[in-house]
Formats: sequence, C-alpha cells, structure tokens
Amino acid sequence: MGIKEIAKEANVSVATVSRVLNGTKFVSEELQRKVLEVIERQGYVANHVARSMVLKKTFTVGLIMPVVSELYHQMIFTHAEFILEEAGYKVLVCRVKDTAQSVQSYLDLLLENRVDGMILMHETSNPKVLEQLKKSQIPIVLTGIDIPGLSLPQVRIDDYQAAYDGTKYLLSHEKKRIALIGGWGYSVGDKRLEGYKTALAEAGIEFDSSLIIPGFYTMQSGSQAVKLLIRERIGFDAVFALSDEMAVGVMKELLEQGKGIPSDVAVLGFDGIELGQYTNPTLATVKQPIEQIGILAAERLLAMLNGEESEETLILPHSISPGNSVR
Amino acid sequence: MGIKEIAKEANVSVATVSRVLNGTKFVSEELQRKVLEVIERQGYVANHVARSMVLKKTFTVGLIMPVVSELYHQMIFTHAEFILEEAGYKVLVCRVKDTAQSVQSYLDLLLENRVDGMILMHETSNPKVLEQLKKSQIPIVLTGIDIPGLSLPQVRIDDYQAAYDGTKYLLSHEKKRIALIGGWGYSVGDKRLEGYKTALAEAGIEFDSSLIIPGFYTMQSGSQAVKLLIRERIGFDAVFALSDEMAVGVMKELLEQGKGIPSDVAVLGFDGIELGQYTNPTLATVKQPIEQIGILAAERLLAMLNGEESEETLILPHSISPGNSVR
DNA sequence: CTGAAAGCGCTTACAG
DNA sequence: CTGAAAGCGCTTACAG
Repeated sequence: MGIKEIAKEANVSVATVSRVLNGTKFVSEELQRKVLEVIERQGYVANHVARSMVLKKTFTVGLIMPVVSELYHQMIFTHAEFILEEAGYKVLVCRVKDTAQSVQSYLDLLLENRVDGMILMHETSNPKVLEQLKKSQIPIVLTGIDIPGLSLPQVRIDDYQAAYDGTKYLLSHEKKRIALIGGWGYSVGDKRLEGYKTALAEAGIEFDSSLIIPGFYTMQSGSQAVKLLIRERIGFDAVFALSDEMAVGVMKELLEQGKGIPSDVAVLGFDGIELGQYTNPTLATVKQPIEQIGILAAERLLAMLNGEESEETLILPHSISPGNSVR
Repeated sequence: MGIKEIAKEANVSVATVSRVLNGTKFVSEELQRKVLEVIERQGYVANHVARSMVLKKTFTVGLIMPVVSELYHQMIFTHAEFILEEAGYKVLVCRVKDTAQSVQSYLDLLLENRVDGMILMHETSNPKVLEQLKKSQIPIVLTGIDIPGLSLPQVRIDDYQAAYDGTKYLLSHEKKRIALIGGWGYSVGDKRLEGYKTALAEAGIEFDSSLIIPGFYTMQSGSQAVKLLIRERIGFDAVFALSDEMAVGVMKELLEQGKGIPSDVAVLGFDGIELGQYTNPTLATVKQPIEQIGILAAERLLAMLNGEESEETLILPHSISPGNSVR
C-alpha cells in the first residue's frame, strides 16, 4: 500500500522508491525498472498528504470569491485556474455566501489546510480579517478588488475611471436621468459611485440620490431595482448597472413593464461577460479585461510562490463595449 | 508553531493540547484554559495536513465536472457544496476542459490527494477510467449522468423520458420540423435522442437526421447550430436545444437572422436554469430539479462517507417549464 | 548510485 | 484526568 511495501517487494529502500517516484535523483535503470514494475502491478497511488507534510507545501492555492456576479467571477477563476493548473497547483474554492464572518472562516480553513497561496476576490472590512491578511505568511493577491490599507498586490481595473467613462458614455447619448445600481459601502462600489458623480458634475447635471439604488449583483436584484424605480415613480432614461448580471435583470424587467430599450431607457452593464452578447437587445457594457485579470493574478501569485516579492498594484485597461441597449 | 511548542509553553503534554483542540476527551478546566490562552497568544493555526495523515481522512470531496453548461453544473455544485460544507467537508473542484484523458488525470489527482469521496458529473467511456472507477475504494456518486455498466449510485433525471416529453410538448404546439441540438456519442445525449425519436414516431412524423445537430452545450454552439441550419437550408419550425445555454445562443441567432420566436421558430431548452426567465423572450424548457439533484447527490455521498452502502439510482422528476419561446 | 534513519505535526491506544 | 510513546507515509541530508 505504501512506499514501504513497494520497497520491500522491489528489494530496494524506501529512499529509492521515493526517488524514482519523484525523479529527484538519478537511480540506476535496473532498480528503476523493478520499482516501476511493482508500482504498476500493485496499483500504487502516491500519498500526497504525507508528501505535503514533509515538504511543507501542498501545491494548493486557496480562492475566496463571492457568490454574486457568478459569470464574471467564474471567468476570472477559469483563466486563473488554467495557469495555476499548468504550474502544478490545484485550487480550493471558497464561495462566500453571506457576510464578512464567512470570509473569516474560509481564511481560517485555508490556512489550516496549509494552502501555499491565495487569490482573494471578495472584499472585506472586518478588522480581524484585515489583521490576519496583513500578517499573512503566504502570498496573497487581491483580484478585481481593492482593500485600502493593505499592502498586498492587486490586479484590477480603475473602477473610478471605468464608472466615470461609462457614465460619460450614457451622457454622450443624451441621457440625463441615469439610475445607478450597485452595492454600496464597499471600496469597489463606492469608487464607481464617485466616478459617476464626477461625470455628472462635469456635465452640469445635479446629483440625485434617489437614482442610486442598492443591488446585490444578481439578475434578480437588477430586476428588483427597476421595480423600485417604477414603483417610486422616479423618472429615469438610463440605467447603469454595475454588473452585467444585474443589467440582464434590468432589461428583463424594463421589457416586462413595456419600456423600450434603448428608446425609453438605455441600459449599460459592467464587466463584459459573454452573456451580454446573447441578450436581446445586446448589452452595452463597461468591459473589464477578464481574461487578463485572471491570468495575471495567477501569474503574479506563481511568481510570489517562487519567492519573488510583490506589493505592486496592477491596473488593467477597461473599455466601453457597445451594444444595442445604448444607442 | 506546532502543537509541541504550545504544549511546552502551557506545561502540558501534546496529547492534552490535541485533546482541547479537538474536544475528543475531557480535559480539566484549568489545563484547558492554559492551553487556550497559549494558543490565542501565539496565534497557533492547526495543521490539518498532519491531522489528515494520521486520521486517514482529509474531509475533502472531489468534484469532477465539465466546463460546459456552466450555469447548470454550477448550480448543482452550489447546492451540493452547501450540504457538504455544512457537514464539515471542503470540495476540490476539477473542471474538465477537453477530452477523456483529462478525466483520467483528475481522477489520479484526487486519489493521490486522498479525497474521502467524489461527485462525478462528467461522463467518460475511457476503459482505463472505468476500470479505476469500478475498483474505487472511496464512495463516488454519479450526478446528472449515467455510466452504464458501473454499479455506482446515481442521482439524475430520466433523460429519455424528459426528451420525449419535451418533444411531445413541441409537437402539441403544431411543430413538425423540430431540430435537435446536443452532444452525441454520450449516454445522456443518446438517451435524449431516443426520446425525441420515439415521440416523433408516435406522432407519425418521419425522423430526419439532417435535423440532428451536434452542439457543445455552450451559448456559442447554439448560435452556430442555427447558422448551420440556415446555411444548409434545412427547414425547421422549432429548435429543441439540449441545454438552456445552447437555447440562449439559438434564440440570439434566430433573432439576428430576422426570425420571430416563436412565430417562425419555437425554442425549447433543457435544464431550467434561472437565466431562462431573464431572456427575451423567456425560455420554455425541460426543467431538471437542479437543487434536488445537488442536495441529494451530496446527501447520498455523505451517507456513504458514514459507512452506508449504496448502488441505488435515484431518478428525480423533470417537468416542462413554459415560456414565451414556445406558444 | 543506494540505504538507514531522522523528522514533518499531529492522534490515540495504553498506562498510570 | 494526563502523559510518554508509537505511528501515519513520505523526503532527504548524511554516510558509504
């Protein structure tokens, strides 16, 4: 079953078995053949948990991500995983369902399981978690998020600028009453709100807080936001949803309420997931370089896993992706 | 750093530290307090890989799933994970990108990492893999799939019947030329094809193989299937896409080609993911009990992890979920 | 090139 | 109730 049995049956030492298994040292062809033969015949399966214990390395990376904007996060994960897997790492995914408390427990979980590094895609302001992150012994890269005051490397876009550009885009289409749907109280959302405000101010349009609607970055919450706007009789000629998934919900609800898109209401999304090209109408959106974010986050982590230091923030370019929802 | 340091500092044995850590045996309040104090002060983090080695249990479940029909598989994963997590298990996700070879290597990976059990959502016909699955020492439950000849427990719907019912539904809406898009050569797809054929035969409609289009269960491939049908001038008044994601691609392409849905072409999906209610028009679909599949698969696995035997196949009921894409 | 032995950080019979 | 010690399945200096 174990290396010991293999060794005995092949008439060699466990050291030799270990060496042919890992190719760490030269082993004579004869012994190699003998060992391999026994391994094959016995159907021996190496025990990586024992291996991890002595190496103090699990070849596992922890990934903490929120359960909203699934298509966006999933795509980042997909690209990051591809790189990590190629480098011999597996990934332990933690999907944060609810509150900050949950980030805490996932962090503990990953640490107890001795992941070699972490990709963090979920913001938190929990001071205890922040403290833990700060004195983390393992490399961590923040992906798509910014946790101010933490000197960890980041890979993301400039959310302020992106929202500013998105808002400008809507303004350039003669929109005056732009509802903004997003999650407030977090760094990313708040920065985007600032970008929106700045663009409005520059256009000489007064900020109206009744147009700022809280959303949970799900299709359903996009739909609810529109319901709210209409129920409260808040006039609006555009919706800027801070995730494409919310935008999908927004469009569905608008159509259901008999509104034309974009004739009555223009809709602009955020993220640039594939789905936006398959909706009817197609979705204009502020596009994040999703693939690049995933790849670069993984590569950055790998570099750190290989001993490189990094605190650098990598800001990737966003762009406006046109669609029939804004015209 | 380790339990040994904690023990020394608290003036107790490592056994005692282990006991208060795990609550496995009664420890006097005084020692307990002392140990806890040191643990807290030192910020000790338990090492679960060492723990796993001696316990021969990793509290990890492996999940092998395809990278297509992501929203469907993701939802099953979501529900299964919820149950598993509650029971103290974490899950190691393997997302199969390409061929059968890849299932093989993921299987090896999971076995080497000593997962306690596995949920398999990806079909395979690779004989070596089949052999490995057959003599698996750990519990495995097949989820949403059927691998004939393997006496492993399954949780899924009756794919034959579901496709039969879906086809009947389209037929009852006076559709005569129903294109079927799916993946052939696999158990699930082939069964659905049989259901389709039977329904057609019962309705006295001759089977036309030019209406059977291969697809990869992605939005893009749904779109391509429609392009193919139109390019080849194959007349059709309905499309039965064997995943909702393909159906979304189908609808997008139909609209783009100026076809009315359902006036010119009715579209029926398969799976019943949330997105179908957010498309325009809303998607009629053959609905799988996704939540139940996920939950029951996880519960079944947990039961086996607790020593229960099971080879039972659990067939869950499907249903037709109406939508404006079929009227 | 190969092997004996120590050690990775825990858990748990076994004694006391 | 508590502790000394063996052992989980590996890797790797250290000798030879």
